[in-house]
Amino acid sequence: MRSTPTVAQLRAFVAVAEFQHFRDAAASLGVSQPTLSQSLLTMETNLGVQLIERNPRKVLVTADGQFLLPLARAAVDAVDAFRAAALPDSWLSGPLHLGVIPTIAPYLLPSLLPAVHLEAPDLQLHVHEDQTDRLLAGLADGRLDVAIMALPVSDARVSTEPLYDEDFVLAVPAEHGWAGATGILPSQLRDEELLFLEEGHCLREQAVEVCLSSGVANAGETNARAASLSTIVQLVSAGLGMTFLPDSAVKVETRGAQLGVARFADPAPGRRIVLVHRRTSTRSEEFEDFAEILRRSVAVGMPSVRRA
Amino acid sequence: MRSTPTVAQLRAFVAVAEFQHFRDAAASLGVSQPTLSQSLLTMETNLGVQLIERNPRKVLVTADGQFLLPLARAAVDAVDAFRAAALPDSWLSGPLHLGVIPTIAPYLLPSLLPAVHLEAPDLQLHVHEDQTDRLLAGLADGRLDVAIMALPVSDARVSTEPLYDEDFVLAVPAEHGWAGATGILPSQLRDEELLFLEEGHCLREQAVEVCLSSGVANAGETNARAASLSTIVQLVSAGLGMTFLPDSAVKVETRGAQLGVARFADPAPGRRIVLVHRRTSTRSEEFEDFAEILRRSVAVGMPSVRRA
DNA sequence: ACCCATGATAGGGAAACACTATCGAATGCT
DNA sequence: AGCATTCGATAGTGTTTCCCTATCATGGGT
Repeated sequence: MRSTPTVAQLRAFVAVAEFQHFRDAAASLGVSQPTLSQSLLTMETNLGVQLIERNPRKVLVTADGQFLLPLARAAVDAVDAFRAAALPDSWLSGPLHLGVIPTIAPYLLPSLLPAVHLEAPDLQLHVHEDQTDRLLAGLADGRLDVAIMALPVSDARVSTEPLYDEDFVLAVPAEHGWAGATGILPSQLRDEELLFLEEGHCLREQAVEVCLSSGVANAGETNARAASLSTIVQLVSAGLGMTFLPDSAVKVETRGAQLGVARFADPAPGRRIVLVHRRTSTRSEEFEDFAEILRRSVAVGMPSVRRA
Repeated sequence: MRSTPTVAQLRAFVAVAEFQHFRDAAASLGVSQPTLSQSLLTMETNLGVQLIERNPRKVLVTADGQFLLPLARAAVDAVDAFRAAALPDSWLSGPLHLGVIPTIAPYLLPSLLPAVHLEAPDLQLHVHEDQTDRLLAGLADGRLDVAIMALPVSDARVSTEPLYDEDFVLAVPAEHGWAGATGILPSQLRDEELLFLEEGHCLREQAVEVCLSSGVANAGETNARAASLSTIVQLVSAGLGMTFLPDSAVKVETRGAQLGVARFADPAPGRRIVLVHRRTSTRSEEFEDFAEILRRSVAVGMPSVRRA
């Protein structure tokens, strides 16, 4: 009892005060909401001071909390400064060539780039957008250091670090009966016109797989050959059919488009996104830190996905 | 791996750098030496930097360590500042009346007072030196807040918080054959002239008890009526007999005296020193903090005792 | 009146912690 | 030389803490 606060507890306080929201704050720290609640509560109990006032609809910092917040921030910053100074100078610095598959890049990068700039300012990030097999080739011959792609990755030369999981949803024409629907079963796709990305996109393979394993025949035999999700979404809103979208793309792609969204019944089909690097890389530990930065930026920037 | 350092690890680094000695540093933090070693080693491993150079006979701070030490100190201080500011203002502040029995006070206070001044600067300590029963009376009627004494304490109105354990040793004339001896058995006291403190000192009761339970008859029936250990030590060095000393008194009392010391065989007789306060006190938690300050100051100031 | 969002709570499995006991190396004493 | 001592590292173990998933309670919005 009355023990000194831990760094995690101080971070919890600072984050909650910043976000005024437990769930977001927890995501930004890479922990679950109950863990954050308990960290904060433990510290408040130990110190005998209430720092945060929890109204069921609103979170706000008490007067004591306002007074203590700069001190907590200073403590956290001091610890971080120590860590930053102690890590070798080459840690997360210099050029890093990052590959990203096309069905992730446009939606992930807007939250990813600022986070990397903030947490690893010495990292010069070079982003290469390409399909899975070409990214793996790039890793193999050294043009890339790391890559973000979807499982499955069948290449024994690389190892993977989980980042997040996301569901697939269906993008349908706005006037389609399924717009806004939930609980759709894959087998119901049998009678629908389906559009797919062109060959080579892993998302296409996965969507086709979902269809085939649900008894939907002829999947993927359409003539549409869209090269990007943006293009295919245009086709959908023109009423030519429906398509699979990863959840993380919904927000951007439905913006200003005549588009409806239908959700699958649990367990919804989906995909796991991972960070990949050469198994033999000497920087594996560094890449674990990088993955953690990604996970945290994803947790706040794309709240519809599940942190791995 | 590569996790951020904990406060305990930072404290470990600072303490080792300060003391240049693992054991002392561990004592100052109130942990065991292996615990300290591991804390430091874990942090060094996580950060990938060696902070401390361990030569088997000497401990010194590496160049990296020298550079990082101020940062670590700043981090620890920031956390402590937060804690100090967060605890209620009345915490460990204001007047505190502390009773201490006479066979402890002269040896404990020199290390105790600076430590309290350092760790609880707002505490105005009033020390009352007196015998056990009068201290208990003082606690009961409110003249005292806490007291330091030896077990057993047979008073249901108070509760006790362990501080440390210490052995008894025998102070003998310098020319006595037992000077410097170890492995003495209490039963060997049968043929020796024993001196005791006057009635009312708990140390007297305990010494007599040791003798009686070892079959040494007539113990305590001598005519000497010494009122303090300093006095009795004078009698011993004059060759009038031998006496029991608590281990913590040996260093001071043998200074400049014609005195030899003999140690008992394991398990040596001894006593447990505790902090006592009214069971009904509203400040019990505060006193636990106070006890912890005492334990730490004892661990560095009186290394011959065993922290409880 | 229903539903959704939010934070608190319960319970369990895993990881970290801190202790005791012991070791190996190096020094200093006789 | 030889022996005892001192110091930090290591082994092994039991406990605590941590953090997750699942669920609950409560209040506002529709």
